[in-house]
Amino acid sequence: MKESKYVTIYKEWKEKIESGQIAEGERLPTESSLMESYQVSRDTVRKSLNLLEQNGYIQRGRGRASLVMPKQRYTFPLSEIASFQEVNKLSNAHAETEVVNLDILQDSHKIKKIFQQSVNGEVYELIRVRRMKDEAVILDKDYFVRDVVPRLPLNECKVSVYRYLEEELGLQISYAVKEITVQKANAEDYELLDMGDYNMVVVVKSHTYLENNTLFQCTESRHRPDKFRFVDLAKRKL
Amino acid sequence: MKESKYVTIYKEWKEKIESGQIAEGERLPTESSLMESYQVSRDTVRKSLNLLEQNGYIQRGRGRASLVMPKQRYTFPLSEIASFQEVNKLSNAHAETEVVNLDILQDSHKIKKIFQQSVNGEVYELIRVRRMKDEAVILDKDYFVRDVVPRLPLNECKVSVYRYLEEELGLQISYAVKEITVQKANAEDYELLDMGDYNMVVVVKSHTYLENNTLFQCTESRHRPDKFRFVDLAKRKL
DNA sequence: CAGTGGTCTAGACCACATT
DNA sequence: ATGTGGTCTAGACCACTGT
Repeated sequence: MKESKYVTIYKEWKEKIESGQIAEGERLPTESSLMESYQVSRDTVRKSLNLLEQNGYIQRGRGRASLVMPKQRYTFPLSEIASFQEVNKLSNAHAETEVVNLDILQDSHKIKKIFQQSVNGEVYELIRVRRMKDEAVILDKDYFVRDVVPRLPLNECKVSVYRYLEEELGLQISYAVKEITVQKANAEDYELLDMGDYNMVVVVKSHTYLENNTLFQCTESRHRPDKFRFVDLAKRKL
Repeated sequence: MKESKYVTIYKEWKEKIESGQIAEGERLPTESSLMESYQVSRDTVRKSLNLLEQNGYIQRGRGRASLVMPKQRYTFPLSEIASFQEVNKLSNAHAETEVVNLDILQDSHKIKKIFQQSVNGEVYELIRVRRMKDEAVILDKDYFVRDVVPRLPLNECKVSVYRYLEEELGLQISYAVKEITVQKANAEDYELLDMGDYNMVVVVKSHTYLENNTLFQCTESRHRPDKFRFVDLAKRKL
């Protein structure tokens, strides 16, 4: 499946903006000049600009060329489906991952409780601890449906599970529903994390769905409060 | 300025989905039948469907009609620019608002510190406490640039400031940048909120911008941890 | 005023889902 | 095989921005 023209154009300008080739506050070329340079129709150009706008890179308006937004406004560590590796890259913080446990769960009652809905077959349980500067600050508990992920090599868990799922298994991840709450730390948190003085954790629960709308993963990510930060760009809803 | 056709169609179907006239898991009419019933071009129909998809109401895919998503996935209490009143309505919880203080700040140094950037002129400072079931659980500190909001009637603060800004002043709110962190509670939190056993608060800081890209408001919303919940729909980024 | 983006139309081809 | 949505094109009119 070839990449669409408008995605190509989008990526090109996204890159230019991210790399700072176009300073914030600068204007993009007009739609007509973009049509000219790429030899495409206006609709195609506008689709690219739509993507740039939706992802917070530019702001558009009648009668004026698109404006490049300040960088801060499009670096969302968590509002997209981002794995720890990606967040890590953005924050420049050296971090390490330790696999605590990799197991297979068969008790359908227990599985249903974790996923908060019934799931066919077995699931992998992957528990990992994330370390920053030698402090254990994040506890990740991932659960994968084995009907979709039949094998989960241990060495892939140490790097990026998402990379393995998308590139090796060819899974098309579509969207995830995430919920953030703050809870009292439990025994497991105290055992596996360096909690220091803190007695609470930030809990990010997420359910991840494929293109064909099937639930295939859920995650519970428990953060020490000082190591948690979420940035979001909220647009006025129609 | 008349409302566009595609926005009208979008709102109509959004309403149908929210009210449950179309059950989750059901399919929408096909694009061609929508063109037929509204007597519009395909592009117009597709713009409406784009909006529905972006806001998490439907899921689309090649070769099949759009699918209505489960309700849970589009009730985001905080991922849009939602005022307390709107969130309140969704959560069915009876809540009250008490205005603690309404003041005008003139010290440009102090203002700059609050906004984290320089701002022209004076700003309103509005401090409110939100009560649920007679417990003070949220502390809201709003700051409005007086160049944009010259007057801020006290009685409007008790209801919805956003309603006043949009309907009375005709301001076009465009987007907001929000940041969520968890911090130790300070003296003010203990004084104004019923903190109970808790010693931390969830801090939501947001900067709100108008259509013309000017910063006109910033807010610091401090929540007791048990009364904080954030739900988000994350799409795979291109 | 000219230029720009916002909306709308009509028609075309393709890839994929369903049957 | 048919129908569906995904992409692309070409042309049109209007509302707003900037000068």
